Amino acid sequence: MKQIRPTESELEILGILWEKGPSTVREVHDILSQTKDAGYTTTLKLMQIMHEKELLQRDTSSKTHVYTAAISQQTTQQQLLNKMIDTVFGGSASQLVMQALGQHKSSEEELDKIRQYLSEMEKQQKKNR
Amino acid sequence: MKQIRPTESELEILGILWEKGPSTVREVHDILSQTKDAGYTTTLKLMQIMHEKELLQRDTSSKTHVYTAAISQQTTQQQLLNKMIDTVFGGSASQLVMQALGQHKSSEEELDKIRQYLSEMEKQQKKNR
DNA sequence: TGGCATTTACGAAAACTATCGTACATTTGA
DNA sequence: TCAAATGTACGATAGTTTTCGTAAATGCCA
Repeated sequence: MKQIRPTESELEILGILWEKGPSTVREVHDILSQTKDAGYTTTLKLMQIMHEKELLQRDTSSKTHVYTAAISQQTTQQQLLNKMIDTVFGGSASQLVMQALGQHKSSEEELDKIRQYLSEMEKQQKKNR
Repeated sequence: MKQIRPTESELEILGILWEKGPSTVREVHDILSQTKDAGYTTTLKLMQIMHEKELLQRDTSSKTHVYTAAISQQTTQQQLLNKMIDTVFGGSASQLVMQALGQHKSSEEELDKIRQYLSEMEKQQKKNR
């Protein structure tokens, strides 16, 4: 599989596009500048480069270009997770899971989802015996 | 809290030191070069810079210096996780957890640990009502 | 002891990332 | 219509990261 290596800034932009869907530079920049301090042309340039790298697609049919994430959130998540598990968690996924549950205090609802998910996995496993 | 931002290469080195404990440049480099293609002096330089940044400590009492990670694995894990949850998982820790459990196929033993962990959290929660 | 192997120190280049100024094009509305 | 506002293109620069060559120091052992 092709390994993608978005930078920190690129991930911020991807995150916005994943959440908001297709957006203009202006829209992305407005959100970005709430937490970050950079000029408009900086965001523009970043997104243009991301387009060259094929991290973003764009529609240039109207004057104001519209950008879309060209790599899926799921795939990106998985690749970053795998790398993180390997380098920072010594290869143990469960170690990562427990660390994640520990601090970032999840809501009761979230914990329920995880329990459901676990018992679902359990069922599958029995079936495959 | 002081935010640390190890680079990708730095994380690889930290990972080795966390696992192996105090090590020489040679030891780190030998492991690193199994998966990566870089010269010995590159690894040396990296570790020297990491020492300047206070990511590593070193013992220079013998000719061959011995390096140790100066930041804890736990703290680093937590900071990287939090950032990742925010930017890549839209703020949802459970989303990350499920994605992690999904692919990186955990052993039955690992899943058990997680279940135990969850029911432990449950108990705590009831207590606090 | 003297020379080889290993290691550190250091500088510099290469590669990549982030930032912005400026020029030019397009749209809009007074 | 035409000036202001908005957008894109593009080059330049500064900063950071990664890479490595070379020189000097140190240790080992034949």
